Amino acid sequence: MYARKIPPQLNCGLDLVAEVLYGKWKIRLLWFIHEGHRRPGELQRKIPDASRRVLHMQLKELEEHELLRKEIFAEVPLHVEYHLTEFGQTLIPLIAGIGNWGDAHSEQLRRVIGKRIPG
Amino acid sequence: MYARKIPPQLNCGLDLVAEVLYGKWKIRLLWFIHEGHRRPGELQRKIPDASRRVLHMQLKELEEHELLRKEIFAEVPLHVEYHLTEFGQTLIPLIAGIGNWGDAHSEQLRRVIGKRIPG
DNA sequence: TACCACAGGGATAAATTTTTCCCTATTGCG
DNA sequence: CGCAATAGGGAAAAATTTATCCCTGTGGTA
Repeated sequence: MYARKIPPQLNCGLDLVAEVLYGKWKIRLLWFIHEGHRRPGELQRKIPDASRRVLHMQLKELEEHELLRKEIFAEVPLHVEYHLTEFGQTLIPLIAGIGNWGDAHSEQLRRVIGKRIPG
Repeated sequence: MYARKIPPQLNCGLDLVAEVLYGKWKIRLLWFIHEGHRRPGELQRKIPDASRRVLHMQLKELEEHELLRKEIFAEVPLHVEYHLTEFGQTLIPLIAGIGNWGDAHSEQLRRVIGKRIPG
């Protein structure tokens, strides 16, 4: 990975959450896994804008942070499944809340985002 | 600012939220402003780890995204206040939820974060 | 005048994250 | 064998974000 030069500050709950969720695709990964898309290849197809590499890295971090559990099926063909841990599950209502907020305000959000990204 | 080379994807609610909240200090800024710390200098003192510059930039983006409203007091001495807009207020319960989750699981979070940041 | 606090921008460097490209390894199939 | 799909890592480049440094400008105060 990349060895941080500036240590993160972990003062409050928000800092701690940021430390485990602040990655471009992490919340989407958790959400799609919660929806039942458990295999890496499947997740790559769900999130085609992300590079394959970074999805692997973020899945690994989520696993190290014990939000996901990795299960390796040494069958033929080999495959891998990620599942939410009990800890990870507790995050789902929050992610659902965020997604719902975004959906509920999508018109307004698209408008204000559009102010900065013309075209 | 920085002109993006890769346009953001705005497919679902989560993408839209990311577009307005994905900045290292944005959630903290919204939270501290909600707590009544409305002036830029005050926010800088609350978040000493952030550079003065980036706080200004993120405040400006939050304002452009209509989550904050900026009020300039042309008094002596000059001062500025940021307030949550009505739209911004609707985000507060979500932020509170995230912070509470972090606080509630802070022991576990510190442990799993510590796995990656020894010392 | 010199210095303080306030708010904030430009230019550039540094840090960090994400992408791109290419490699490993297993097993099945033609 | 050659090639498919599976999962995943190393190295380096590119993109993006954040930090650092120095500047503007106002008005109060010593």
